[in-house]
Amino acid sequence: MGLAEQVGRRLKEARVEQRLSLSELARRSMIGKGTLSELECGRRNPTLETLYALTTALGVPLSSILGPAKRTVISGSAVDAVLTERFEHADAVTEVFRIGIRADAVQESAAHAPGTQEHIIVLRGTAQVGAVSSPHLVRTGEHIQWAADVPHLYGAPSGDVEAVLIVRYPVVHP
Amino acid sequence: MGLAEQVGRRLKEARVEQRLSLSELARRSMIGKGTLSELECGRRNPTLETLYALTTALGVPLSSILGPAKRTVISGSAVDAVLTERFEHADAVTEVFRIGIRADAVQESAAHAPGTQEHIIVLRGTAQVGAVSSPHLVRTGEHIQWAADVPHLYGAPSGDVEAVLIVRYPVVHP
DNA sequence: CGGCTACGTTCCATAAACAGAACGTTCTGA
DNA sequence: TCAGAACGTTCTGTTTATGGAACGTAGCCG
Repeated sequence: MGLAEQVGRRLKEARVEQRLSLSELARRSMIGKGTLSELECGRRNPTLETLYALTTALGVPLSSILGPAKRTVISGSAVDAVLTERFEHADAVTEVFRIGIRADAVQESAAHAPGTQEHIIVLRGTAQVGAVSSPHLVRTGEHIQWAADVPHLYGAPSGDVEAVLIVRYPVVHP
Repeated sequence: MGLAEQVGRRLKEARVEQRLSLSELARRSMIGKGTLSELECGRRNPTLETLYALTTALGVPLSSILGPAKRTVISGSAVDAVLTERFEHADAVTEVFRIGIRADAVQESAAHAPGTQEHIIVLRGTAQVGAVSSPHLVRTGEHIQWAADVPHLYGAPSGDVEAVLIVRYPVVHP
């Protein structure tokens, strides 16, 4: 599907979601309704100005109709991770991941930099995580924290798991 | 500054950052170099197709030249919170916030829906959080979890605090 | 110096995006 | 059953974004 078609579809979705008629949105955004009609069908290649007028009238960010933002995805044998946020401080970096662990799978991770700590908050299912030598079970809504500068693992012994994983590691200063 | 000017400036920044000449980028993206020249000066109102060709040739996401994405910001007397992620499951909603707590300030929060749990992982400073009746100190890199269906507070008794706050509340089914 | 190349800007004809009018359809109330 | 309104699509003339050519400038080597 072409880019114009995707944008048109998302525009229409956003409009319908707000129970606005095509004519009403055209009025509010000061866009010709013929223009809007063809836009929603993906038959036009809109200008930035037009898109801005429409998204402003809809009260949604411009980026929301341009498709999902590109994200860093890390896939392993058992774990899929999406980096959702990254913070840098004077002496440490914190990365927040949204992760999924496949049912009945276990994935080992090598030791990270000295001082690295990981946190997990389980959103769904029961995870088995922590140092290889002493993993723990973490149930829905629970949290666990462990030192990740030794080999550790992520497992889902009883059904798919979704969780938030937070990795925090010290910065080495030159 | 107009939208076209902002986009033009960001386009040029991205191009210069990659040590590309205007002519070279025009070749790679199959865009007329006159077009690109005027775009970078903010003297044109580009079409979606043109923007896409340019950002693809630059290897940057389309959204990166359209300005920072709008974010939900919640500001209180002591706490600023930015919603960075939101997950909906069958029976619970999870919201991930990036929060800052101002030094020597304390903010109380009313009780949330029954069953609501909050987690904090402190990235910098020392926070004082938890139920009003029994707040705890949480140092850099530490985590705490508490039931947020009673009045609770967020404080920074010794310097500014930055943290990740995760709020998890049950969904009521109709 | 003089040819050569690459750069960024300006000019131009064309294609297309635009606003608004005209149109056909559906619904509603008198 | 008909008048009126609102809807989404199609049509039309105008505006403008586009690619490419022409242009002026700055380096670079013989």
